[in-house]
Amino acid sequence: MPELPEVEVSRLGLLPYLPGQRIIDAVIRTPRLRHDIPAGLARRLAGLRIEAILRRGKYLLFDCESAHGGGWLIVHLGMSGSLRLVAPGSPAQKHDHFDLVLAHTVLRLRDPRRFGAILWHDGHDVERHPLLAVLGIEPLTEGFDGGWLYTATRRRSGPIKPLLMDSHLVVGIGNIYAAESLFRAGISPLRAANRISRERYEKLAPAIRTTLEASIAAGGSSVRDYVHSDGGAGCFQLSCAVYDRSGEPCPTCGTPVRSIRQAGRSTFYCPRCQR
DNA sequence: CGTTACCCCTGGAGGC
DNA sequence: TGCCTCCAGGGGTAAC
Repeated sequence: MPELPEVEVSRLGLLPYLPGQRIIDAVIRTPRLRHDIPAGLARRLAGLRIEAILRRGKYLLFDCESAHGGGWLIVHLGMSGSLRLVAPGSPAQKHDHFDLVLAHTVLRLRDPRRFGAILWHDGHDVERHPLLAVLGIEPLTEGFDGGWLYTATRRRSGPIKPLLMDSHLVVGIGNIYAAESLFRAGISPLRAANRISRERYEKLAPAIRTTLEASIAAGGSSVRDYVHSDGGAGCFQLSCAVYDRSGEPCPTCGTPVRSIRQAGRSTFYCPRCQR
């Protein structure tokens, strides 16, 4: 489920409720997710207060502070994770792995496939956490543009689509938005990254930005007292042009959308519009 | 160093 | 109804 827009929508949904709240406790029902939940995390969290919620790539970062020093609770939703705010004492259901118990509410992580993660980083400089330190550029920041992409791909001879999904280069672009962005830019997912002109990267960067921002805008309106954008309705409120539309007509030219596999993931594209 | 394969895990869909 | 296979929005790690 979550790519950058869904994580950002989760963050925006939590912002009105969590900052300022005191952490009472944490409940760990499943110690082993993508990474082991740090031992002693509940004791470390108790008494801290959530000051802010940030996002880096697909990681949610909860700034937890006290007079005696604090740290960061780091949450990744993996493929199937979601966060909800539930009433204190609300019974946990299947796949509810982690609770952050606050004074007036409980932040609950549900993740059937357990590819998500709950991490902790002591101190203020969360960017130095090993999993965050290696992340690439944020696609919604000013520095991300066609020139940046062009420069960053000069030694990359592999196809552009798996590269767009590489968080060490640029964060937040998952399988859906990689396909949709390339469609919007008219670039074939198979094209070698270092054989795409600067001019075409000048189209791709805004295509990525627009695709992500439109999705955030569409998801942000539907969330209120709980945070979850599951919905199941394919690509959320926005319909996808090519993703998961194998054989259907391209919305631009009518050519059947083609489906292939790249680096173990399915790719959808229009063989006529995308070169 | 760049690129790919594999693996972690559960659940839903579709074939038989 | 059951059983099988395949597929799924991520990403760390090992191997080439």
